Amino acid sequence: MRGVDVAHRLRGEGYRLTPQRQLIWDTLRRASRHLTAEEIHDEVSKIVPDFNVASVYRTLTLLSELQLVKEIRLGDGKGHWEVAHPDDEFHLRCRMCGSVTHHTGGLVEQIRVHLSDGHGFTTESVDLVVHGICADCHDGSAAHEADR
Amino acid sequence: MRGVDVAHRLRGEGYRLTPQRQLIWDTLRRASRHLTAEEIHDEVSKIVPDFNVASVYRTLTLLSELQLVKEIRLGDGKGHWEVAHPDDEFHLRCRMCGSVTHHTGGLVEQIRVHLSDGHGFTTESVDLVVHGICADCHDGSAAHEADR
DNA sequence: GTATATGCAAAGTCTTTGCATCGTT
DNA sequence: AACGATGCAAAGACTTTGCATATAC
Repeated sequence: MRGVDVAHRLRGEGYRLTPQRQLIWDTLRRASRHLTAEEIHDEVSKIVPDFNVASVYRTLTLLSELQLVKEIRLGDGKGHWEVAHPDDEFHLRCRMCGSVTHHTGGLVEQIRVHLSDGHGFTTESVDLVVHGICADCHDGSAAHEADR
Repeated sequence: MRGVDVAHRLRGEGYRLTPQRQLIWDTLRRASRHLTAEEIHDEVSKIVPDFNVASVYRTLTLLSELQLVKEIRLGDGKGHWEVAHPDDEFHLRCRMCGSVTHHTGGLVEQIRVHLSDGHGFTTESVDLVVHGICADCHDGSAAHEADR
């Protein structure tokens, strides 16, 4: 992570580094959230006026083939994108505030080992999104929707 | 699983049991795979000639609100549906043969506990799909890739 | 200079919705 | 008989694709 050199990765595979691609990458790197194609488009459009959504999709597809970015589905019907991170991270989504945070902690590795040892299943990737209520929304708000 | 009485569940909530709804339910109960809306439509159409996909979607939405069925996203852009099962099950998807199997084993419960204890996150639902190679495709020789 | 990327517009998928009619309760 | 459910068609939301032009190398 840290200093991934997109330019080098792209050119190394015979692709070109265009301003649009660089800007999409920069936008994802800077983002604190998981952006949709449209959000990326809006952001880059501030700099490239005629920027087109189709280019966002084409670039995201390319970058994901190079394993530089990753798409996650959060259950709202749209794709959300982030800079690729180690595979043993997953997402916690709070249904109150809508926040999506990363979580690491060996759980994914545990799954991997468990499946391999006991069931001969070789894990390639783990799509794990946990929906629930985050700590903040828990104590911060007695008056929210469900107390259960 | 067990004898869930759709008729009763529906009527109990003020909904009607129509032949279409019953057939959709039966189709899901009998299915060995996770069906798409279109597959359900095709199946029920054998019996109800003018059956419409819109009704499939409307019924699936209703049944999922009643927690009788559940949608899973397997990464192919379509929704796949199954009869609802205990929440601590998840799916293993083989990228060779395309099979999707259920897996139970306390892992989801572990996640739940881990997040609750250490991070104050209350889990409501866990979306977990593990992609990889199943045992069969592993030892059954490497020539499966072409099918699907 | 040449092949790749882009913008634009149109098409594709999957899913949802409006409305008149049908059918369960 | 009443009101929810269905069929049909059209619209929606998100994503992909064809093609002429622009541009990175």
